[in-house]
Amino acid sequence: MLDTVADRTPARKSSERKSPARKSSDERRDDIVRATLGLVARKGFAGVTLRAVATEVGVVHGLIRHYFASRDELVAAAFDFAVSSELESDSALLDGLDPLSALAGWLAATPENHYRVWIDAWSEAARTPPLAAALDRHHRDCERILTAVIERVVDAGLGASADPAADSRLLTAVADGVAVQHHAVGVIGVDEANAIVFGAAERQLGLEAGALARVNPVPARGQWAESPAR
Amino acid sequence: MLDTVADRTPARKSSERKSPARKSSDERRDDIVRATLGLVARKGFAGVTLRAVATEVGVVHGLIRHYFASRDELVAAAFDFAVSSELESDSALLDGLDPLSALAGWLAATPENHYRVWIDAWSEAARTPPLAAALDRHHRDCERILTAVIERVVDAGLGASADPAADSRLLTAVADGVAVQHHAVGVIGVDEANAIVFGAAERQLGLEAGALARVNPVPARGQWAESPAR
DNA sequence: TCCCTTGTTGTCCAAATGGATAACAACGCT
DNA sequence: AGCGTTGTTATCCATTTGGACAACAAGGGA
Repeated sequence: MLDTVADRTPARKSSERKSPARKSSDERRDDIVRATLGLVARKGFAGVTLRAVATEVGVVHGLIRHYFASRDELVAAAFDFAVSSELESDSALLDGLDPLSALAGWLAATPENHYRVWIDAWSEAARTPPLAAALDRHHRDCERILTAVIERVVDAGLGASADPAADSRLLTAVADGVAVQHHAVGVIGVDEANAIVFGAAERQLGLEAGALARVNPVPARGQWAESPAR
Repeated sequence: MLDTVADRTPARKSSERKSPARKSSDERRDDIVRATLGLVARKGFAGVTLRAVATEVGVVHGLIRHYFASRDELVAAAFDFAVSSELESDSALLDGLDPLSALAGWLAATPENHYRVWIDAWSEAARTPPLAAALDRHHRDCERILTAVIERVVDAGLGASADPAADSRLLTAVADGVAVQHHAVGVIGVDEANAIVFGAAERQLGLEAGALARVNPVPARGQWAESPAR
């Protein structure tokens, strides 16, 4: 049991080295984050294992530790990246639309993968402090964006809101709750999910019934995590 | 490595046997389910380990396997027990109240522990089929109960609903979403959580503003999992 | 060209987990 | 009182996981 230390010396033959594939720090870091995100989307946070991520990237699990101090940090970074990029693209998308289309676009059902990540994050955040911090931050971002959209609707004279921020929180709650019923429980379909959220928004902002359902369908938001290989 | 089998024979001195504490099958099974539930409430489904459950019950982890074929089965049984007993007691409680109090009571924020279990279940169900089945079942139960409460409100002439079942789904979504914002994200407090849900219900059912917030406070629902010892 | 930085690998480890099994001891039945 | 049933313990095992570390090699700067 004591002499096993002597065996530690790696027996390496320089001839059988893998293809170097040495990448720049930033590039590799990006690979890792994306691979992690893919794993989260497909298997949930529980599926994020240093080895699983490493396999997906095509490196050894030790390398992950070279970039992220711990698994928790990696998970938080991946969630952060996911939501940041999603919010950024959504926000840009919404700016180019008329107020009602923007509202409908924001409230419409998200692609399958996305909400599963959120649901897993809600659960995991209770045990992963850095994830909880990221979650809090992004939830506030979401609320801010929706508040701005509501204000645009009000400013355009299309609807009314006594307290846009409060209405934003209500509609966010509806959207989240509907997403749970659709994605996690499966008791309602995507059409009914949208109908519920749109109906709540129309009622809350004093829009005429069906106003949101009638707007031009917004371009579908992309999927991350195109299940690379495997 | 081969002769280790010989060592397997347990060296036991009958003098140092623990206190027998032999319980009936049903009683012990109940202990295990309750302990599991406590663990889920305090540490999430991820915290449910055969050894952790065994420690809590005060037995050896092998015994758990004597009662439940696998960890997944245990988890599903615990969730099933939790929600069943909760729905049963809530349902009985609500029957004794006037319609508005019943509605307020159902919609009011749940004790901390309870919703954490639901949130974890939403996440874990994607990977645990028996849990997904239980989740679906109980979500429909909840919808049924809330629908009945809404119908009582309508029948009493206190409010209006074109489609009680649809309104039930909406309010369930609001309650779930608000619970997420309160329990998982922490961006709103319990008072605001209740205000949002009550407001949505009042608006949806045509009640006067504040009608639900004014009703007598319903008796708080109990906590399961009184963190036994530890 | 030498050398230092750093991306990368291979390997080892301790801990935890789900599961399996033999021995054992209460308990109920006849 | 004897005996089979079964609740219960004590181990053992294979596997997985996060982490640690020494060795190595591809660059890049002087």
